[in-house]
Amino acid sequence: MNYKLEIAKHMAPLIEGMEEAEILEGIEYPKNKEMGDFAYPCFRLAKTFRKAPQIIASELAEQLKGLEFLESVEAISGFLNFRISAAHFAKTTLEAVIADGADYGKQALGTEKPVIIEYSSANIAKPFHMGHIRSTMIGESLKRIYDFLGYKTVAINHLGDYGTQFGKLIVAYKRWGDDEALKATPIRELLRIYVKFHAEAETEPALEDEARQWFVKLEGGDEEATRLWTLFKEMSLKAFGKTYDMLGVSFDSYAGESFYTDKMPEILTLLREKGLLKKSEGAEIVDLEPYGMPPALVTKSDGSTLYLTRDLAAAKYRKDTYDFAKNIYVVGAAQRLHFQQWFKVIELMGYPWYADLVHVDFGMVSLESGALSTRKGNVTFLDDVLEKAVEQTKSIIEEKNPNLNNKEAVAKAVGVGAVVFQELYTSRTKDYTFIMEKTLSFEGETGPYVQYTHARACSVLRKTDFTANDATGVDFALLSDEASRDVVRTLSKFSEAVVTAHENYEPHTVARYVVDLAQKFNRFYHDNAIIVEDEALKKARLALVYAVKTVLASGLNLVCLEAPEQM
RNA sequence: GCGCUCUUAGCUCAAUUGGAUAGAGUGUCUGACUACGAAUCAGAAGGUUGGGGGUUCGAAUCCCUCAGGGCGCACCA
Repeated sequence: MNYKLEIAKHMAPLIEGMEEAEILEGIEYPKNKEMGDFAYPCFRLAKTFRKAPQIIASELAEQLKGLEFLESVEAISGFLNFRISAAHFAKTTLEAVIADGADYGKQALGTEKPVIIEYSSANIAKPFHMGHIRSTMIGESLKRIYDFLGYKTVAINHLGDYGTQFGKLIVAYKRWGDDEALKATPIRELLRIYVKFHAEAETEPALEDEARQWFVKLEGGDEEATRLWTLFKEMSLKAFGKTYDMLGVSFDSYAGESFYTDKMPEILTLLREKGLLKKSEGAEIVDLEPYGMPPALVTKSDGSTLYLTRDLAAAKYRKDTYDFAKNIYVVGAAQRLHFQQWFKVIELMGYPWYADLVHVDFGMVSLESGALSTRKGNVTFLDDVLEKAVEQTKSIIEEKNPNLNNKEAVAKAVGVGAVVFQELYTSRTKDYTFIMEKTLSFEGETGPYVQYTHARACSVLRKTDFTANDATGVDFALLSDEASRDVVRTLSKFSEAVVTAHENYEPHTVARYVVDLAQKFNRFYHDNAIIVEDEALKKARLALVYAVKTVLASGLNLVCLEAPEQM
């Protein structure tokens, strides 16, 4: 039962000139649980009632008394505090979770049109480092969250498989490439020559020109250039695939920058027809000065296109192909201006769907040794971090649970989970510093903590052979102790946490939620013996454990973590 | 220089989007395994929410200002 809605329903007739929806909006969770389960601040009513909030609260409390689902309703310093009857709360919440199982909390908010989520957008020939995992995981989690809420999603990996950098790679490969190394460790070898290119170009600037020429050749369909580019791309995709599998990430489309090369002339024609293009210093721009932004550069003076041009073409193509309701770009905050610029260009082109383009930005990741830089070699590779985390998990398993079956799979789920969870646990807009020791610590607010809680709940259920079918004739009044109430209250908030996450494009709302639920449950677990003589009590508590296990698994899945039953 | 953004406990972060006594984890100290899993739990200590001003019933949250960090500002992506 949605208690907020129930409360709003009963309050609406008592407040003149206020719709149920508006009241609903105002209902919140008290900061302190001693204040009750729900609260309504009456300060905003003072004007219409022309009375002091404290008096309004007391009068409303008097009128709302006696609702069957309420244990009490009190007026405290201008707040209206509702306390739900423990048995009622437990019954409606647990029954819903147990009946719905993995579907608990799902909603049908989605529209007919799909939501496109572009994320990860790996650069060919460059290995993933810790700076790349954020887009990947935020995007994957958003995809799962949107799916959960009934949206149709299209996950796109907008590969960075085009541009001058490939000219650089070709030059570097022709000069310093080692075919043996390329076969053995393709990405590392490509990185080596890429780094070498930049080092050499410091003293030999002519290399840059050579690279640009090779890119022009590539755009012109030159055979050798195309052959090398294809080779680099294939090797890279193979390596990325392994990492994505590790992370549990998948895409519906890998249409990257190169995919849009032949779609560029169309967008340029459109821009010209609308009279938006201007020549400036040999390049073609869209003047954005009236909007307080630097000009958007659409073609270079040598006639070739840019990142921004490809983004315009891609957006147009996607609108024509998918007719999206929303197109979400999970890309770092460093590119904020870039997105503002080309969103504005789309608007100027007269497309109303400019309003459906969303840049979901996130803060920079740096290392203790400074900014991450592939070129400068100051990097921590994602694969190395994942490997270390899995190793660490293995040794913990050897120590604590050496008889565990399928250790390998569990170590992967937990180790990778620790890394992924850390990415999604803080709000995305803040910069952060990656610290290896912190990532490898599995205590406290971590993925493994939640997974452990889940595994422990599974363990109790296994020992008692409790399944959803056993949850009949439960006496929910037996769950009125404070710890049980806390668990029930938290369970009831699950759907809201997911909805908030999708509204704000913030997976961390869900990550925080699962930790919160795990904490409440661990408290309950500690305070109450579950497998007890008293059959009724045992059944009630097992129903609670079952519900927690179910929601933890769902929540973990939404933040891209597996939920092993043993670990 | 201009624009965007961030600053909360020693450290890493929350705070229901303007609500009640600002909460967690970690670290430090103390306690709980012959127990349904101690990757756990309980307790203590830790705060002028970067400084100052304003808006109002109420500000970590909105506005102004100053300081400090990060990012961006035409042929890279």
